[in-house]
Amino acid sequence: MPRSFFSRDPRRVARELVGKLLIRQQGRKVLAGRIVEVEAYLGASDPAAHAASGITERNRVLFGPPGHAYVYFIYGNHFCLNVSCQPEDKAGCVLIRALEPLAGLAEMARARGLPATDGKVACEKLTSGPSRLSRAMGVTRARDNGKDMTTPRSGLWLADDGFRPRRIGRTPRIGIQKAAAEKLRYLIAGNEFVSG
DNA sequence: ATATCGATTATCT
DNA sequence: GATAATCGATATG
Repeated sequence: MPRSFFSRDPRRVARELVGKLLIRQQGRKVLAGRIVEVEAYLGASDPAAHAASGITERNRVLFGPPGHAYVYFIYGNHFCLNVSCQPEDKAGCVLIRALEPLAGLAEMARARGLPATDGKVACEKLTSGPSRLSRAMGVTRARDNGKDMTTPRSGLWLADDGFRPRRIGRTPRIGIQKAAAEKLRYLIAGNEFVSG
């Protein structure tokens, strides 16, 4: 996806990111999944956003150019992956919450510590949830924070394979305290890999 | 099927 | 010193 795609209102980016691909490549190994659930965070004006209280060491990627990975650590265990969007001063982003795994399922299961059986693994548990998908894709803050997600050269990027979701649903965001009523969670309606 | 709870630590106040 | 954009385990109907 080109930089211009991310240089827009996070709500717009979020809605259009649903159905796109998240791809990780390291050496010969390729992991890929279709994005089936995201949330928009609106930046300085959004009380629920990490950018709300201004720039810090943790969130500084949000105040940089659009299309870059913002990875944060939470609850003592978990990493979550966002992509920065909008012009820098707005500091918006989109949280990637769930994938439909497409390539590298065995590798993902291994990364998740799930029984890497042949054929059908516990698929729905693999990449449904922001920390689960980060774990499955090997995303960490140390490795990936700040990466440019508009180019394969970063090894972690977003792509359009032409797929268009039949219907996109919208609900309130999950797990937040402030601005909890805003419907800023976007998902493929009826998709079995959506979390929650 | 839904509800509740503990884990565990970087980050911010 | 308190908190957190979660997960997995356990308990209960």
